[in-house]
Amino acid sequence: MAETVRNPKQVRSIDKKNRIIEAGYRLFARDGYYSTNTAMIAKEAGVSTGIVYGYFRDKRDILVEVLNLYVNKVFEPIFETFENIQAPVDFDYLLSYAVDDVVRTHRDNSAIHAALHSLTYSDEIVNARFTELENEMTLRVADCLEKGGYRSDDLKEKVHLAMRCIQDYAHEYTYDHHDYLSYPRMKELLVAMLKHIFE
Amino acid sequence: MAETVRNPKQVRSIDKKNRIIEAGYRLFARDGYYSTNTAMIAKEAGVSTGIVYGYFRDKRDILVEVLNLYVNKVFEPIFETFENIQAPVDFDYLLSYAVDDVVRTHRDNSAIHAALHSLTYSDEIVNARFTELENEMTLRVADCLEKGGYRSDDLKEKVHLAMRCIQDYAHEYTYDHHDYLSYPRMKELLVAMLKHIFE
Amino acid sequence: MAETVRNPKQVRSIDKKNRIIEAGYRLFARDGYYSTNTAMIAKEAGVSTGIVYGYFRDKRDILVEVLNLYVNKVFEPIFETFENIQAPVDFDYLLSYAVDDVVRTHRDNSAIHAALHSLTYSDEIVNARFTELENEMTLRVADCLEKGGYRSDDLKEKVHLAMRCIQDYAHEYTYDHHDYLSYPRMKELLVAMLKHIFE
Amino acid sequence: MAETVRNPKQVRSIDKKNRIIEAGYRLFARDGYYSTNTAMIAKEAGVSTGIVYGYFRDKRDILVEVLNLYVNKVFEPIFETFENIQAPVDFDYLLSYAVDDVVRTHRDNSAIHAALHSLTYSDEIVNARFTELENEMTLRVADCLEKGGYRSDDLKEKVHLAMRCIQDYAHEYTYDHHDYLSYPRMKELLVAMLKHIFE
DNA sequence: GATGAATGAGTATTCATTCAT
DNA sequence: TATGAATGAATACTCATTCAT
Repeated sequence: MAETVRNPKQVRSIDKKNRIIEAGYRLFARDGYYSTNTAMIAKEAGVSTGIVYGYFRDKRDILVEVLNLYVNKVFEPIFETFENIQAPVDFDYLLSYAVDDVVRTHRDNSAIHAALHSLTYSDEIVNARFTELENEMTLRVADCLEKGGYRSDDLKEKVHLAMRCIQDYAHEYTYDHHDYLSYPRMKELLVAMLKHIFE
Repeated sequence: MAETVRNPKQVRSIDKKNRIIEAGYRLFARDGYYSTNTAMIAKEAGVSTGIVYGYFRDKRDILVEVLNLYVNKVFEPIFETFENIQAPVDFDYLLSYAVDDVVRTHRDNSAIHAALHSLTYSDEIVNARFTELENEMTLRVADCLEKGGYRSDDLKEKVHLAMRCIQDYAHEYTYDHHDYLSYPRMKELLVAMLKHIFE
Repeated sequence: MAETVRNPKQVRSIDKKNRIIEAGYRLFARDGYYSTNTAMIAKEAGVSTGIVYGYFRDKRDILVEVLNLYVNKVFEPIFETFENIQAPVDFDYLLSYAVDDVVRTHRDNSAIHAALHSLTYSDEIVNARFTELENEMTLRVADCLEKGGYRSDDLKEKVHLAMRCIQDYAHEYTYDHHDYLSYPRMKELLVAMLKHIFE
Repeated sequence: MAETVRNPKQVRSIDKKNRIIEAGYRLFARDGYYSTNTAMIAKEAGVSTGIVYGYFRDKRDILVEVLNLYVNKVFEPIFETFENIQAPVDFDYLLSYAVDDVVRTHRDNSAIHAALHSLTYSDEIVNARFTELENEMTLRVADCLEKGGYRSDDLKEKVHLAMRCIQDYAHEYTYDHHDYLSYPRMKELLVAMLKHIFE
C-alpha cells in the first residue's frame, strides 16, 4: 500500500519503462485491455513480471501511460494543422481538410482507439484524460483561429461543437459505416453546416 | 454438450427470466459488466445460480437481453416524438425538442448506457445491436419527416447526421460537461446548424 | 434418505424403467459414464428428469441395471456354446471356437464394455457384479465339461484360467492390437497352451 | 492464451514439481482421479493452487506424470529380473519367479494401479502410455531371452502372451480372489502351460 | 405417477500482485 | 534493480438430486 513506484532517472530505466508502455500499447490494441495480462506485457517488453511493478503502481497505471502515448501519437499531428492558419481563415478548406485528417487518423489507429475508448465509461482516469485532452484541443484550436483573425463571442462553443461533430463523423465512418448512406454526401452536409455557424 | 436453453412459456418462468434480466440491468448499471458476477445477478434476482443457466446460455447472453430491455426503455419514447409530426415541419421546434428529449433520456439512463456502450468495442453482438438500432432510428425518422411533407434527396444522410450530432451533444452534456463552456449557447448553435441543412 | 424406489408392476411402468435402462446403455456406450448426465438419459428415454428418481435410487443405480442388461446381451450367447458339448470333448475345436466367439463379442460390444469395465476399479458394485459373473461362467462351463465326460480335480481352476486368458486375448485384440505381433499366431499359441492343461 | 508451462531447471522447482506429482500419486491412489480435485493436490503438496498451473497444463497433465512415476516405480524392478538371465534359460524357475514378482508388485501398488488403469478406457493418453509400456516390456524381455540363448520364430508372440497371462493372473489374485478356487494350483497350471509353449 | 423447473454445492482455471533470492 | 516463482482470491458454469404442481 505504502509502496513507492520508482521514478526512473537513469537512461536504462527510462528505456525499460518505455518498453513496457509500448508493449502495452501493442497488446491493448491487438487484444484489448481485459484480454491482456501483465505477464504478456512483461514478456512482450522483454522484462520480468516483477519489475513491471517497479515502474507502475498497477495494471491500470500502465493503461494511463499507454493513453498518453496514444495522445501524443494521434493528436499532436492534428494540432499542427491548425497552427499554420493564415488570415483570413478559409473555413471551406479548413473544415474539409480537418474532416479528412481526423478520418485518416481514426482509421490508422482504430484498434488502440477502440481499446482505450471502451474504458472511458468504466474508468474514471481514462475518462478524465480524454476530457482533458478535449479541453486542450478546444482551447488550442480556438487560439489558432483568433490568431488567424477570426472573432466570435462563442468561439469556444463553436470550436468544441465542430470538433465533436467531426470526430463523431470519423468514428462512424471508421466503425459503423451503414451501407445505405452516402458518406461523401454526408461529409458535404457536415462541412456546410459547420461553415454556417462559423460565418 | 448439446444442452439447450429453456424457452419459457409458462407465466411463472417468464417472470423469472425477466427478474434475472432486470437484476442484470440494475447490476450492470451500478457496477459495470466486468464487475458483476453471475452469483450476484442470481442473488439480486432472488433465484439460484444454477437456474440462470437454465434461461441463458452464458453471462454474455444475459447482457444481450439487458441490451434489448434498454433499447425498449430508452429509444421507444424518442420514436414516439417523431410519429406525431404535422405538415409543415417546424424544424426550429422539432430540433429543440429532440435535443432536450435526448439529453433527458441520456441523463436518466446514463449508468446503464455507459455500461452497455463500453462493450460496443469488445463485443461484436452489442456493437451490431447498437448499429442496427441506429439504422432503424434513421429510417423511421426519415419516414416521419416525409409523412410530414418534407422532401429531400439526401434525407437519410441529413437525418443520420443530425441524430448523431444530437446524441453526441447529449452524451457530452451528461458525461463530460466542461466548465468553461456555455451549454445553452452550444445548444443554440447545434439547432441552428442542423436547421440550416434541413432548410 | 429413507425414500423408496418404486418397484413397478404395471406394464407401462416396466416399460418406462426399461426405456431408461436402454437409454443409459446407449449413452454410456457412446459417451462413457462420467460424460452422460441424468438429463440426457431422461431425454433419450423420452421421460422427465424427475421420474428417473422414481425408478432408480441414483445415477449409479442406473449403471447397475445397464450392467445387467449388458451381461444378458453379451454373455448368454457364450454360455449357449458350451451347453451343447458332446462327449468326448474336442478341445481343439472348442477352444478355437470359444476364442473366436469371445473376440467377436468383444468387438461388437466394445463401446459399452469399455464404459462399464472402466468403472470396475472405482465402483465396488460394478466390480462385484463382474466378479459374480465370472463365478457363474466358471461354474456353468465346468458343469458343461463334466456333462461332456471330462474329468479333472482342478477343473474349476483350469476353466477359470482358460476363460481369463481367452478374454484377455480378446481384449487385447480389440483394443490394443500391437502392429508388430501376429495375432493369428498368437491365437495358435493360446489354443495350444490351453489344450495342454486340459489334456 | 499462448501461456507456456514452466519447465523447471532449478533444484527447488524440480522439487516442487515432484512434490505435486507425488501428492497426486497418493491422492489418486486413495480417492481415484475423479474424486481428487486440484485444491487437494496443492494442499497435499504444500503449495498454492495457482502454482500447480505453473508446472502443469491442466489436471490431466498431472495424471500423465503420475502415470510416469508409477511406471518407473513398478515396472523397472520387473525388467531387472530378466536382465540377469543366464544361458540356458530355466523356464520353470523364471516363470514361477516372474509370477510371484508380478503378484507382489500388483499387491503393493494395487490402489494406484486401479486408479490409473480405470482411465485407460476414457483417456487416450493413459491408454497410449500403457500400450507403449507393454510394447517396451515385450521387446526388452524378448531381447533378454535371446541373449540367454533362447531361439524361436514366434518369440515376441510368446513373450507377449505370457506377459499378459501372468499379469491377468496377478490382477485376479489381487482384486477378485474367488473363494472356491485354489490359487496355488492355478499358478501351477499357469506356469505349466506357459512352459509348454516355450519348450 | 409424472413433470421439469429449481437448487446450490462443487471445481478447474486465471491473473494481478508479492516476495525470496 | 531485477527476476520469475509463488500466492490465493475470484468466477463461470455443471449436474445430481429435490420438490411444487
